[in-house]
Amino acid sequence: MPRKSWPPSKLPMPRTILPREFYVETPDLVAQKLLGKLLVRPKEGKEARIIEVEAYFGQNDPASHSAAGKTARNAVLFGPPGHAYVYFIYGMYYCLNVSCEPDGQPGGVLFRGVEGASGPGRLCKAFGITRERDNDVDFTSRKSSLQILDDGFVPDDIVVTPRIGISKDKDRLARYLLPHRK
DNA sequence: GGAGCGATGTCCT
DNA sequence: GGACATCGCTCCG
Repeated sequence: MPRKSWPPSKLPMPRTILPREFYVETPDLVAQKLLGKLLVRPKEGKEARIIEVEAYFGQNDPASHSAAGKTARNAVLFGPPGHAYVYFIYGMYYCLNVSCEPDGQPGGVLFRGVEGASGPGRLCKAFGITRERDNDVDFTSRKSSLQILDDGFVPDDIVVTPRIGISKDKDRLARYLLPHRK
């Protein structure tokens, strides 16, 4: 019988900003670790739990924006880990990622959903995220306008499926989500 | 409820 | 010029 993940006890757990080291790993590992963490806009009092993500690898991943090499648009993916990569898509939506892997190596995780906003475009709309405002923001800084916090939540289960909306490498299992709560 | 499709800007071949 | 890591609106059953 599965138990509720939180609270495991009555004791509150301090909220901490995820450090740079959290992101110095392959995108699939970072993606899974991000599930259950909190996406926060501190100044605007917006926050929501991350419930759906996708991993995009730097190499050997034709579906990734970094597959064709570094350009002005995707430069953040090649930079230091823990930074926001925001791109504009389909003429009307933004999508939010976080860079992974050591500085110089491409790779990232796409945020596909938080509680209350399902879908990468709607997530960005809910948080007011745009490329102009938020591209290259450092998620790990106390001063940043976007942060990712750990409040101690630990998921019971992680569901793995192929990624959504791509045309290449459709079968790769790189989408991770938390099962719907009862 | 599910398939189909138009909107619409930017990037890269 | 075509593709695109999307969404919401039609239409059809």
